[in-house]
Amino acid sequence: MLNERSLSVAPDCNDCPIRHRAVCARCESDELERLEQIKYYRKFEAGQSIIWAGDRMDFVGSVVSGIATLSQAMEDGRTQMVGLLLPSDFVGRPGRNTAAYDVVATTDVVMCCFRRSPFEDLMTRTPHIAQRLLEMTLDELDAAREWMLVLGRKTAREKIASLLSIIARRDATLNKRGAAAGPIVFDLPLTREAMADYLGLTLETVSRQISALKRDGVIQLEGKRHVTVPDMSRLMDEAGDDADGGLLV
Amino acid sequence: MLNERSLSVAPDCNDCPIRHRAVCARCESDELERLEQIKYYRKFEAGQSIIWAGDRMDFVGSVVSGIATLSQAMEDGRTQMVGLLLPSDFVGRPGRNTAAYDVVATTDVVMCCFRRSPFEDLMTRTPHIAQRLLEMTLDELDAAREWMLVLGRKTAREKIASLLSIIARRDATLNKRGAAAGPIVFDLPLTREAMADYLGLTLETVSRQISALKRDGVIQLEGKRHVTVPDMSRLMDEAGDDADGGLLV
DNA sequence: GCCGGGCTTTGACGCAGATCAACATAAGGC
DNA sequence: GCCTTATGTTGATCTGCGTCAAAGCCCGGC
Repeated sequence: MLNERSLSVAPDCNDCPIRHRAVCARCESDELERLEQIKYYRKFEAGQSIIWAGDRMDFVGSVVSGIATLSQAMEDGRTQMVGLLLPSDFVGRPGRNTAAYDVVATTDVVMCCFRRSPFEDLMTRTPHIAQRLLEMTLDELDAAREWMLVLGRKTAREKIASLLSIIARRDATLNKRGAAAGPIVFDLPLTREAMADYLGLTLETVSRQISALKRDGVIQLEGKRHVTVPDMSRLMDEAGDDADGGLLV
Repeated sequence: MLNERSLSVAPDCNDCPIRHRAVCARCESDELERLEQIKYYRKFEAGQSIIWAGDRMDFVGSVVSGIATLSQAMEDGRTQMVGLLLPSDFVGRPGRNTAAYDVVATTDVVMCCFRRSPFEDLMTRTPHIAQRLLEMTLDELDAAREWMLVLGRKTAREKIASLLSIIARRDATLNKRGAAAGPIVFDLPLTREAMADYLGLTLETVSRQISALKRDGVIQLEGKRHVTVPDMSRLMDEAGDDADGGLLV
């Protein structure tokens, strides 16, 4: 049986994150085979809508590369982002056939998809898939609740610092860099408007607060998107989090 | 095999909501039996803390009666509620041994608990339990995301109307009343301060907005807590939701 | 080169909701 | 009865962020 530690020895597992990261890290090889038979890839361009809320949704899948956002809108246009999909994140809900949120590709995106009903069949037959999905969903729930604190109780400056912390952290884990001491460097994958939608702010406020953090030396900016964080603990301080405690995104 | 429709014919299933509402509506009877063997009840008084964030957490369970809240706090005291636990709601996370949030009994509460490790063992052996928990967790995730829109983008008045809608709706389903036309009546289970913590407001603003909704005839108040909603669709209008669309709490 | 359209920054001003403060009401305890 | 404490209401004032507006930057097309 495979487990997360032994993945590197399963050579043909590397082209599809679904298998080893998202869904079935612990599946028997014949289960992997069945997953393999129903999977397919889809590509989306930056800015393209992947799913509209309310649409019929006949697949589930996970992000292979690129970044997508998950958001909901009120009739008058107010928009709140409710999730940020990075590589290995899962989209779709077994047992529901319409999408609850808009999913938009922020950069070029490749997704690994499974038609929903065969996937559901497979899930009922292979307990590990349901357990892995449960684990992932609980992580997402924790992340959502962390965001509720950000949205409900933090100031604009703290919100921006929180977002930067999270992006820095996720970027570090994606690139396999540990919690290296010293400056942290990354590119913002979102426009000011997308950040505003994530944080419940306006794009003007986002811009002003980023300028303020730059002026105060908390971050350095090169161009509009390239960020250097000279002192990560300073940034987390600005975010209002206890130093080690955890943003779980 | 039992299913949700056949529960009423399983006479000894009625004293523990875990079995038929929360965890294992579709379990074989011997699985029910094993759940039965590891379950126990705990009672809490109104105002009492059930769990502190960071505590060791050696059980999972579900609310049998009463109302509890799930919240997180910053060091400076700012508090955000991230969940409202009504009867049949599940608490605890298989696979994690410390609590992530404070859980507080708002009214007197009875919980049905299972020690964590035997519950986890049972879960790996009985796929339906993991699948049922996945379903419940996905519902909670939807509710959390719905709440992110409320926190991030709604005005104080809309926030209050949203909360009242949700309480009215959950109260109706708990009491098996359908979507009866005509006035809806319920008691607020939360103090003004708890509502403020739920909505990311101050208690003064909560009080003022409730007074405003009363002045404008959207609700009627008897005492501080007893609410009558003469026209539910008017209330949902005030909440800024499309009439049928869904607050999923 | 010039032009046009995203994206971003910055300024001026106004308002929704926070803050500070006083008072009202109701429930226990004695 | 009175006093205390928890809870809720209302008013006056302050402020952080939204709104409106103008201009800068950068890239891609022609």
